[in-house]
Amino acid sequence: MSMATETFRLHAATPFDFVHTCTAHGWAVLSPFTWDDATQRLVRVERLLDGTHVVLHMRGIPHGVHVTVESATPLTPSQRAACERVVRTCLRLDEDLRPFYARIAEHPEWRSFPRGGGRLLRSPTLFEDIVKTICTTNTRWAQTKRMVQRLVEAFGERPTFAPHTPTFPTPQALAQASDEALKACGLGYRAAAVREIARAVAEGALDIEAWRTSEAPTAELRKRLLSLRGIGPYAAATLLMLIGRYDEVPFDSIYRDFVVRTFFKGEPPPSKADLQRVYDEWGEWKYLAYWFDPRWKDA
DNA sequence: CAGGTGAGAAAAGATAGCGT
DNA sequence: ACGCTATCTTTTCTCACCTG
Repeated sequence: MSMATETFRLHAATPFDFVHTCTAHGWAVLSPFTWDDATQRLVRVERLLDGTHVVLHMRGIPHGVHVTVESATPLTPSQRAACERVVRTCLRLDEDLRPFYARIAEHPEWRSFPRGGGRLLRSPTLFEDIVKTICTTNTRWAQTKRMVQRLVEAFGERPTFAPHTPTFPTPQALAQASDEALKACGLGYRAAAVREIARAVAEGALDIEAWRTSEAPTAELRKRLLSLRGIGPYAAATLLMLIGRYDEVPFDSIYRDFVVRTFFKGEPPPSKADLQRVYDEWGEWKYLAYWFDPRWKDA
């Protein structure tokens, strides 16, 4: 079998920390991403819109990322541009967090926060992020990893030159999947939610990818997310973060425990509203202020 | 005693249903 | 329309209980 390789570098216009971006949350170990901690490299198999399969190997360089692309045949200019777009999207190279950095500069306890940190890795498409987020609900992380792994194994496409590493399934593939096949991936009741969304996207009835660049207010996007079956308040907040809106906080058991420990230690049980309020002063940066709160280390 | 089997419990949010 | 509560759902883990 033949294989072509080429490399390119991409740079962020504002401060950027590759390793921090990859390890800021669990996404880097959800298939088809893999993260090698020893070499600090991120790998991903990707299906480009024209159906081409590529393997992207990413490593950090000053202010950016070095990418090695493997493909069956040499890339055309448009395929190469597509690879660049995927990397820019996943690593949020175009996101400007300088206003957030200005905010944390006012707080001495944030002093050790790395310059260029604060980005959270995401998938090339919002569709993939939605499916993965649904797989995080009502379960624990180990099971989430298994669900996603099995979905990719069962419904992904395998590059001829790398048959052991499938791509993330397309909406079309998941829309056609049978209930039994989806449940065999360990999705349980989530199977119906995933297929419903996959079907709507595949049919063109639901243009979720536009939500990432939408100018709509966060409340409106939240409403749209909540209208999807399988997505409740927690999942909506997580997806807003993945879209790039940080003005909501993911109220789950982890959040509750952390906030009670950190802000209400030894006090009578606070109400949900009290707990939800504690990051209000951070405005549109609430999610990042919570997620990267320096007090996690003390807990 | 090694190796199944099976009932609960635990964990984690989504969601329907009620009151204000 | 908003804020709680109670209920629903699935998978895995735990531990007692059989069985050959």
